[in-house]
Amino acid sequence: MKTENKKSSVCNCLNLRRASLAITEIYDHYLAPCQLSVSQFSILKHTHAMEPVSVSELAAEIRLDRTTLVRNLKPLERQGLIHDIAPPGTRNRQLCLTAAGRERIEQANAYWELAQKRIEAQLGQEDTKTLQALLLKIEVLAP
Amino acid sequence: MKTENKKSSVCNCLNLRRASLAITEIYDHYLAPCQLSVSQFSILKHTHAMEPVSVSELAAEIRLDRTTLVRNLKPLERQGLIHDIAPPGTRNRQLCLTAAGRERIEQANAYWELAQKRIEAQLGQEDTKTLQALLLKIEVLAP
DNA sequence: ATAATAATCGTGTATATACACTAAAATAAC
DNA sequence: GTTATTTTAGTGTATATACACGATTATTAT
Repeated sequence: MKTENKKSSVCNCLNLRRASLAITEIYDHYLAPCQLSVSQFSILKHTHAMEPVSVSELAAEIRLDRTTLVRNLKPLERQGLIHDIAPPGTRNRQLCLTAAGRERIEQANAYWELAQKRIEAQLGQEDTKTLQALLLKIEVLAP
Repeated sequence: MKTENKKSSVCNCLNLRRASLAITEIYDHYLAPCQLSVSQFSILKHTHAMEPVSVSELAAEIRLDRTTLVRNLKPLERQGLIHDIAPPGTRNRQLCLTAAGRERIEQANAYWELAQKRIEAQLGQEDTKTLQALLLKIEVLAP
């Protein structure tokens, strides 16, 4: 990922994928001290905002495939950051943060803000908004 | 991936990742008749343009992690679309398309163009360019 | 020519992603 | 209350992604 002379491809998809990998790399590095990827951080944040929440609801809100989320939850449960308080024998999971999970978010938030500022400093307020609007336009296209 | 009421997150990274997943889904569906993902199509196209090419060169051009590319090449080699013509005992691989690979690109190109047009029809010429420029700005930030 | 250095490549491991499929629970119809 | 339907969840499989590490080839210095 260390090539110079970067230039756009003609492929809109490839350009977006490259930018996504790049920004993910940036956020991941900022969050590394907390041992969280940006994807994991996102799951924690959304869980925090919606708890207790089912897998399906959470997936819909994050806009991840449900089965992807099922796998992504595993490391977070293993680390004791998220747990399920649904009584056994029921189908709806009720995912909640643990105390450790809440602590971790607190720490990670500070690093996340640094990453946010880094990006916005680079793009400027105006371009950041423009980008956001364009990305949403694309997202809406997906089935 | 079928949520309505989509709205932007405050997180620039998440927004980009969502858009990337969405556009990848779109291109993948367009390319499905050719049994290629957009990622695989991209590898084929770049190989075609650079052959014979080493793994490192190719990774740098596509801007994928080299070890990621090593794995991604496997299915394409298995399908007989790409092969390595480097003499045994040497270190530099010389990746080339096979005849089947060239054929496949030809087919896939038509579908890819449909996807391109779909996106550009939705965004318009102007916004497409704007988006491209902003994405490049982000890509350049990565280490 | 040999030793030191650099470039190139692959694997182990872990997470991320999604489609096809199955299974179980919850709800609705009757 | 039982049956039918819908909702919810998980697994098998395959690709995608990248870091840490090791190994081999190529190049450079001496």
